[in-house]
Formats: sequence, structure tokens, C-alpha cells
Amino acid sequence: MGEQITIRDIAKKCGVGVSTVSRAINNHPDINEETRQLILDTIEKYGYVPNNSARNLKRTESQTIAVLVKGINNPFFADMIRIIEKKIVRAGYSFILQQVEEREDEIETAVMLEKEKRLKGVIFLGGIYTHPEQDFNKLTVPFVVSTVDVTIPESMKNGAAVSIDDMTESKKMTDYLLSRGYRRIALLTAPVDDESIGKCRLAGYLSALRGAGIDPEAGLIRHMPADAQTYSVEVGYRMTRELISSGVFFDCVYAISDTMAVGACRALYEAGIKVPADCGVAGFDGIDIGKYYCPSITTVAQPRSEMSECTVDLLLDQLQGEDARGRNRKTIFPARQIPRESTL
Amino acid sequence: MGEQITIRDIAKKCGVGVSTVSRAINNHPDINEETRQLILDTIEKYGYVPNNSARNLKRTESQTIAVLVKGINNPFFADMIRIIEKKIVRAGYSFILQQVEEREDEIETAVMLEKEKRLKGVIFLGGIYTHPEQDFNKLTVPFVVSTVDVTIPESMKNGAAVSIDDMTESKKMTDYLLSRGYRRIALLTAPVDDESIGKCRLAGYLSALRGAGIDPEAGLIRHMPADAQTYSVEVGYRMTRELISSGVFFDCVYAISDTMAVGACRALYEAGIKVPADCGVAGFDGIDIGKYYCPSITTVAQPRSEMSECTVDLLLDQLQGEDARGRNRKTIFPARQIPRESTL
DNA sequence: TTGTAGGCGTTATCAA
DNA sequence: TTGATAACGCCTACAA
Repeated sequence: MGEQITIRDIAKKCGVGVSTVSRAINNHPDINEETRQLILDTIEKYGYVPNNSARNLKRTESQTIAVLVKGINNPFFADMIRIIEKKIVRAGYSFILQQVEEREDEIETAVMLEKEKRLKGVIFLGGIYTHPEQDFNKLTVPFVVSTVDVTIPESMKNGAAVSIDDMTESKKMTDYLLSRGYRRIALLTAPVDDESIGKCRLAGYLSALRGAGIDPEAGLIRHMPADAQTYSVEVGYRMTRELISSGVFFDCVYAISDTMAVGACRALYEAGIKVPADCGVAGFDGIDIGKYYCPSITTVAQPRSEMSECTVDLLLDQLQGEDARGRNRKTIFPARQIPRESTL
Repeated sequence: MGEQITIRDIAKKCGVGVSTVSRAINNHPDINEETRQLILDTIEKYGYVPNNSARNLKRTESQTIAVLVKGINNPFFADMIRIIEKKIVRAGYSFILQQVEEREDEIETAVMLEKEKRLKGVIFLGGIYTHPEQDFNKLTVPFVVSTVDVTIPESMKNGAAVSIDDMTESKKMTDYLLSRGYRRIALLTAPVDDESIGKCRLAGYLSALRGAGIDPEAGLIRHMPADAQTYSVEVGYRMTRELISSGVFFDCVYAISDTMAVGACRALYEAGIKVPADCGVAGFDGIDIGKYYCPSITTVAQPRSEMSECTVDLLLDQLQGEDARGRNRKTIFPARQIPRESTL
């Protein structure tokens, strides 16, 4: 469409040089107040907007931190983002939020963004499953991987990680369910080939059962189909229906996400199975909906605020810290067991 | 951190000119296969990534369409985005998803992005409440406003809008509730000063009541606090608790979003009020959770797939269409009333 | 306080 | 098939 108006056009219209316009735009002090006003008015009048590509290109550095989030529909991250943003801004940096598609490579995206926006640092929220160590090396700015239990290799000087111990917390949840008398606990978990939290939470479940002298049973461990790849309410619902119609006896459903637990509750309700009277239900993560569902759903909550704070702290340490304080740190937070109405 | 490696470095290492490297990167046909391989290998080896700012700056046009979404935690948009993306990509364009913060000006963002990425078109999902007509004029590429009932002024040649008729649909929902025998319907709605869907849906409610010869009652119309500004489960919960403790008698709660309806259900449950036996509940929008809640929640569903398809179609019309086919079009979709367990 | 000119990393044009 | 070189729009010395 119409030709784009540039800084030169504005300069010409005002009868000044481009650098004067630039000074006006960027609030430089050394500029006459009148010319400044004239320029600003002209800019307003013609609707001129500086071209960001040119700015980014020229700027040798910015004060920007990017947060890359995988999955747009994950309520788990929503308020973490708020907290992270606030803290980043308070520290004097500006903040960019970038969605990463499910099948997209987040490190790739980060590397592009680093160059494009001259980033100072990167925060990964979710995603980052199995990345070969060398991939991280492409990133030359400091980064923190948050809510994913990755191991940052020794050699990596500019990375850190924040998460809970998924395996241990899942074991605790299973122990809790066992302590409430449940013996045949069905597990709703990730696809078989999962290498991330699904794998860890499954391991915790198995470990707890074995610790209690119970043999894990294949029929009780329900993996979602590989193509689902998403911890949605609907997937939990479907898996539970299949579980029910499989005829396997179970007295509790433990889903590795609260969203799936919601789906499970609905499926049980429709089958006339009362929660918690006939069957217990437990979730994982501690998102809001579990609190408002009827019955409210027992869960293990990740300390999102603390984790968010820590994530930014680790990044700032690396950015501002004198030496290796923030180097290669991996911070594990304890999660919080929250018994609710869905279990006895 | 480390100096960024540029196209010139790669050229030097390969003993070729920069333009040859550029050709290799951009899959130009006129390049010797061997040099191409050499260059690609070198790029791989040194982890070179072209600087996007420079590319965008130089490129005179792209084939990119941007989708701007307001509010990260709105489940309503999640699958609309999927559909829109798929269709955009299928039409041979590339796709950018941009989050817009609640207090951010989406048109401003769009204008910046248009220049920065040389956009071909823009889709607004949500947001866009009361913008003076001239704001849209800053946008020189075609755009479509989706799910918001705005009026694109006659003079505007490059805009279109897709939505439901919020007022009419809200009236229908209220009519439906009246037809089920509810007489004292409490409304959970937007802040008093809302000028968008909240206003429309309130108007529909009022119109239905008056049509039935019922005088609207101030005590039954609950506006959320101005600072809430978000149609969350928690807000619905709080508003309903206040409604209950206000002592006003009501036999139904109609929330203008499904999320708020969920909160309402929980508040009623905690107060020992049975849904639907003692009180009906209805929501709006037709998001998934309403289907899986216990009781499942009566709602009026927006036809998200059709609206998504239409949104892209309207944009493509303007992009490819010979003449004024897509000009100044406003498309209103009918919504679908879905009675569920939460009403008699 | 202001203007001129050079360069940021690419791509595109043109000549070789 | 290649390589110089001129933009792209902006910022920033440096000079005035």
C-alpha cells in the first residue's frame, strides 16, 4: 500500500536534519524545545512510526529480555508471566513475550531473536525437552530454563534452570494417595515416548507403588496417544472413559495435570461413579480450575510465584553479577501437596 | 557476549562474495551446487544465523500476516488461532502471532509491526474496544477485526469485521432463561464503564427482561470491579459470593462468560445452593470447560471455526481480490444456544 | 544546538 | 555462475 514515511521525510518537512529528528524521537537532551515540539507535532500529524528493523540493526545493544513460552493454552504459565514481566521491568529491562509453537524449536527461535532484538537474556518457560547440549551453545546470552527439570551441562557458563523435582513430588503424591487407602491407582500420563515431565512423574508413581509393595499394573497406566501431545481436559476425559470401559478395577485416578484431572472427573460423573465416595481423583500443578471444580481437586502445586522470582533472579545474577555466582545453577523448589474434596 | 558472526565472515571463510552466500541462504537457483554445499556447511559449522532486522529492512515486501491477540489467558481464542494459522499458511503466507498486553494499544502495535515486518495484513482477535476511527487509518495494509462487534467506518477501504451480535444473542439467552421459568435472573457482567461486549450483553439482558414485562433490578446486575478487567473464574466466584451475601433473592445466575459461570457454580455450591435445583446458571462463549464442569453449564456458543475461516477469507479477499469485494464488510454470525445441566 | 556522513547486516542490481 | 556495490531506515560520531 502507500509508501512508508521515513525519518528523512519528517526532517524535510520540518526543515531540519535527520539527526535532529532522531534526537527528538529518542528524547535526547541537547535539542531546542521549540524544534522538538515542531518535530513531534509533525510526526503526529503524518503518523510517522520509526522502523524497528532499522533501529534494531543500528543499535549495538538493547536492554531487552525475552520470555519464550511453549503452548498458548497453558493456564499454568499465565500468572508466572505476569510476575516475571513485572520483575524484569522493575530491574530496568524491557520485556518481550514470544509464543513458541508446539512443534517449533525454542532454541532456534531464541537464537534468531537474540540477533534480531539484541537481547540481553532469555527465559524459557516450558518446552525444552530433549535438546542436545550443543544446541544451547548457539545462545551467546545468559538464559534460564524455567519449570522444566533439565540438566545444564557443566561446560555451559551462561545457563541456569529452575523447576520442581517432578519425580519426587509425583512419588509424594502417590504416597499420599496410598496413605488415604487407595490401592488401585490409575495413572493418566504422557505418551509412551515422553522424555520430559511425563517420564519423571511416571517414575515417581512407580517408585511409590513399589515402595508400598504393590506391583504396578499395565492396565492402570494410561498413556495418552502420541498425537495428542497436549495435557487438555478433553484428553483426560477420553482416557478416563477408555479406562472405565476397559473393565480394569481402580479406586483412584491420578492425572499428571490438573486439566486432565478435570476431564477424569467428568468422565467418572457420567459413568455414575461418585468422587470421592467411589473413586478418588488427583491432579498435578495447582492451577486455579482445580480449586473451583466440584468437587475441588486434590493436587500438588508448584510454587509459581517463588519459581518466577527465582527465574528472574538467576538471570539478573548472570547479567549483573561480578563473577560466576549465577553460573550453572540448578534450583529445585519443593512443591505443595493440597488435599481437596476429590480424595478421601 | 561473543561477537556476532555475519554474512561477511562466512563469505570470507569460504573465499566467496557475500552475494553468493546470500544466494545460498535464500535458495536462489543460480548458484553452483558445490559452492552452495560448502557455504551451507560453513554456516552450519559456525552456527551462523542471518540477522532478521537487516533482512526485514532490506526486503521490500514479505508474505506475512500477523495475528494480534489480546490477553494470553483467554481459552476462547486458543483453537481459533490454530484454525487461522492453518488457513493462512495454506494460502501461502507466513504467520506471526503477537500477544498484546491488556493495557497496550493493539493498533499501535500493529502499525509498528507492519513497518518492521513488512506485513501484508493484520488480524485482530479480541481487544479493539473503542478506537477512534482515525486510529485505523494509520494501518495501511488490510485488516480484519475478529470476535469484536466494531463498526468499520464507510470511509475505511481496507478493514473488515467478523463477530456475533452480542446484544441479540444475549437477549436470546435471557429469553431462554425466562422461558425455563426463571424470573429473578442475576447478571454477572463487565465493569460499569465497559464499552465493548459487556455493554452489548447487558443491553440484551435488559431488553429481554423488559420484553417480558419484568423491571430490571439494580441489585441483580453485578458489575465486576473496574480494576478486575478480566473475565476470570475467580472474579465470577467473588461476584457470586457478594451476590449471595447481599441477601437479594435470585433464582438464576447468568454470567457473560463461561469462566465466570464456573466461578459462580463453585460459590453457589459452597453456599449449599444446588444447581440447577435451587438456582440455574448460564454462561456465554461456549468454551470447553463448560462442557466438562459438573454440572455442565448452559451457554451460547460462538461458532469459532466458522468465524475463524471467515476472518481469514475476508483478509485474503482484500489481499487477492480484484476489486472492492472485501471492502468494508461486516459479517455477523449466529451463535448457538446450548442448554446443559446447569439450567432446568 | 544542529547538520553531514558513515555504517549496522542484508538483499538486489548490475557488470564481469 | 559470480562479486562489487548501492540501497534499506536509523543512530551517532564528528564537525560546524
